[in-house]
Amino acid sequence: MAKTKKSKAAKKKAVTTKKTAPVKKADMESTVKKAIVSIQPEPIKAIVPVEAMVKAIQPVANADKPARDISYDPQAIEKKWREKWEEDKLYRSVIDESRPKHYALTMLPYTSGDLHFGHWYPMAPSDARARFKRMNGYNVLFPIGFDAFGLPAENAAIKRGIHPKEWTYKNIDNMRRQLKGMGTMFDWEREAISADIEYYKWTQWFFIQLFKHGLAYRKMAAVDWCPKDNTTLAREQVVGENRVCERCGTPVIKKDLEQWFFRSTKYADELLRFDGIDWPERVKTLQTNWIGRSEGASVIFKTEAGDDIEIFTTRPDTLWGATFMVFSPEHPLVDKITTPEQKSVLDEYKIQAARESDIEREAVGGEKTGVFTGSYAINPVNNERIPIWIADYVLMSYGTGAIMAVPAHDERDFAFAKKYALPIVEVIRPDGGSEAEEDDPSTGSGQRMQAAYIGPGVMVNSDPFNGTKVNTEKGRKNPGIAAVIDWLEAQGIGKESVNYRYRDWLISRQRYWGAPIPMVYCKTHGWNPVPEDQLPVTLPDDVEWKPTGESPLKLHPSWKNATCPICGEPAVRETDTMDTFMCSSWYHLRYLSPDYDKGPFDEAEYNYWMPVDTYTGGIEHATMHLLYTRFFHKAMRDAGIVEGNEPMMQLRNQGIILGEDNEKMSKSRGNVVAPDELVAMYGADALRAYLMFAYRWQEGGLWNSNGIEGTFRWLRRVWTIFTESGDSSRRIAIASDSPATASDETKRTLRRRVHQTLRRVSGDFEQFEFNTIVSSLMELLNEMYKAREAGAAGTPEWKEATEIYLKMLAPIAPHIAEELWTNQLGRPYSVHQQPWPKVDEAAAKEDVIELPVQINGRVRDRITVPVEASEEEIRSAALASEVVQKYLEGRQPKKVILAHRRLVSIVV
RNA sequence: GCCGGAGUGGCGGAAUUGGCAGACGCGCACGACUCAAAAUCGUGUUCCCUACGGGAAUGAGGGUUCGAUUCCCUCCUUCGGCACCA
Repeated sequence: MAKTKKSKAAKKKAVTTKKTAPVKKADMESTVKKAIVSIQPEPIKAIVPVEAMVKAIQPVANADKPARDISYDPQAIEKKWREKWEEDKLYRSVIDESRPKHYALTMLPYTSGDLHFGHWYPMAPSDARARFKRMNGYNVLFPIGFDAFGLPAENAAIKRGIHPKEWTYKNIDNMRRQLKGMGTMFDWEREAISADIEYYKWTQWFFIQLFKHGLAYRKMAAVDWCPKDNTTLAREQVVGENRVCERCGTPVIKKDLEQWFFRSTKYADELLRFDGIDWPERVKTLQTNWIGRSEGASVIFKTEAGDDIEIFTTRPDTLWGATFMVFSPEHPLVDKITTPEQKSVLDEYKIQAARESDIEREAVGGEKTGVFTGSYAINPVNNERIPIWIADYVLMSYGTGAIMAVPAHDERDFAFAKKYALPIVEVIRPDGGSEAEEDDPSTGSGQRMQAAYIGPGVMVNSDPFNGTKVNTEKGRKNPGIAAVIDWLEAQGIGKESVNYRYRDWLISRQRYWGAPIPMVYCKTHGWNPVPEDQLPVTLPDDVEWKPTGESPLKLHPSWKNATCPICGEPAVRETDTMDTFMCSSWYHLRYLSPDYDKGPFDEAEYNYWMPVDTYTGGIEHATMHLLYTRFFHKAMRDAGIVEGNEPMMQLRNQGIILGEDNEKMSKSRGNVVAPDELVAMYGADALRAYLMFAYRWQEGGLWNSNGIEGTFRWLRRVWTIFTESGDSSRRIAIASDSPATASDETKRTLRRRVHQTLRRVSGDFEQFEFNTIVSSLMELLNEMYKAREAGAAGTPEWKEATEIYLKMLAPIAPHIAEELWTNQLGRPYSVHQQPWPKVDEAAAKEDVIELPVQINGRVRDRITVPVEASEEEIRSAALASEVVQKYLEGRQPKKVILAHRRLVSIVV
């Protein structure tokens, strides 16, 4: 596709260069394209002077008709109005008990340097919707800030040799300017930056609250380590089947380290419930799968020496079929139970398993390997003596690190048993299966089984449960499993149990650019939090922040020296910093009162604004930020700091805008389109409208720079109809005393279209259907051109149409709407403070309805009847139609169906 | 393998949730204006045929229905997530 376009453009270019045209559009286009698509490490600069490009695409006022002022110059009006709005504090949000509040939140940007479509695409429609809500009488809070700590800032700073702080704050200045250029209604007085001392002081304070409530703890564990970024990562930040670092794509390795964790798993069950919140099913599913709840039972097996071996199983109904046990190579009992003659084989296997990365393990193609320990366990349900093996398909990180193996009814155990010739005992027989069928490979038992059977059936070889029916339900919903669990509990050898894939949140980072963890270690008193009145623990500027593999703060000569808050003796600070996702777990609270210094937020502001009513942002955060912030809120609720069970009531995710090459936009791929260039050419209004119009917002898609011409033309046509309304110039748009030449029918139709559009647009804003909002407004404009042609200009209906039109346009294209409202219509400033118009249902109603008439499922004719026509009248009108009579050929119709007064269907 | 999105003209997409498939826009073609170009305005634009008429078509095939892009079944493609989870 790209190829074809290129060659077309090249052809065009060849043609135009032959002639000596003063303005060569093809030339200009290709130059611009080059400018915005090429690989540019620095913020992209225009190759062609911006003014020249803008002039080139502006319609030049025709010298013959000086009265016609049709030059829509977005650059001029956009800048003018933004300055005016800022000066007037038009978007300042303050508590107002007399109005309902609406907290609209869009995910805060990371301070990566440039605002790109990844920012515009969610923000522009979110801004439009926030404006819509405001016009609908809500006191809207729509704040913005910056996620300023973290690895990317530090890595970029290292690459450029400047301090992360300097790099970050420079980027913030640039991004703030760009954000303002979008024409958003952000309340800049509520801006919050996570790297500000006043901000991270409270991030640290929250850490201490978590610690005090037993939700922050330090433990030695095998953790994920990114060898490129030189830091540990949370489980959520290791992605993909190759288990790579979420930030840099490097495969992670396991390291045994003592780290700080948040006890997020305590909330696993509550995080699975989404009661009372309106979140997309997709996000709920992702989070549910991530938490990975499994119901089953824990059962205590014993070694022959009498040690307990706890295992977890989702299939306690198959306990009688456990013919061996498998331990993870790292299981603590392994050394103890290994017999002397097996020791050397086992040690070798363990070393090999430890050396192999997860990828290499998988590369074997699922082939299972293992080694016999030489020891045996006793199966508590039937006292069978069964061998204990170790194998790396059993993970220490899930369950107890030991499993009972039931080869007859588990595929992995089956493969393992076949490979090492271990016994296979059938304990679930398929419905209808019998002894006689035992030779049938699919239902037979013993070594004749060809595959594990995992379907429903009847328990066999399982005294005292023989004959018990088992289905495929999980947990207690399965009667067979429920019966076995009850029995296990009565026998005292097991109990109902639940396991999760979800892990506690590892928050230590061995990096400089983050909020220091406010903990101090004393030889006598261990780890204690820095007293709250001594916060913040300030991040020092004079640190060798370049990577060494050690935490940079550790290398500072004096920073880590502290005193123990208990005894006052010398102690050392924690030198790790916090995961930046901790900073972003509470930013929506800092927006409430960014300058407040008596706490993380002002309670009065909290009580008025929280919870967040509408949250918009990317789905890529489903199992990271969106899960962290829910955990954080619930933990702080239990600490008595916040209220309610959920922080964000409604969530909507936009899709991703990919580069023209179907790849995610990134500088390294060279497929980044810079919004600044398009703003310079078409204005922020056209770009906002284009981003709303071009895609289903939830889906996203491939970027296409050409399409913006369409929304730009639309806005220019809007401009034209408001500024050029015939002989009597601009007054005609609002005048009601001009001679109205339009027929009643024209005026009636105009009003109908206006109110129908208003109804549609209002509903679509609520539903986040942004593309049809713009298309409806385009359609209405086309109708207005027709109405003007028919002499509607100057009528009261025209006046109403123009006013409603600009109000509907205001959230989408705020600048042009303001200019036309205030300066062309001469209506009171500002259009953004106008109430949203009300639908006049009577006006929106149709006088007549046109119904298609189907004969045997095919549309053959259309009839027009008055809206108030009875069903009987519609039927006879349909049958009276000449076309219908022709098709009937004198026969009587079998059936005449009138569907919702929308269609007549005749069956012959 | 499991879970979840999505498949509609050359392209982005619409279709009041079972009722006229292709709104709106891009692109393209032709026309008007122009010495000419750009811009603008107008007309046309799913495909096929023997063309003022008729037929086919919403990833493929089947089903329910007077009627299916929409509901059900079986596949296919594609995107995302999880994955030796016991």
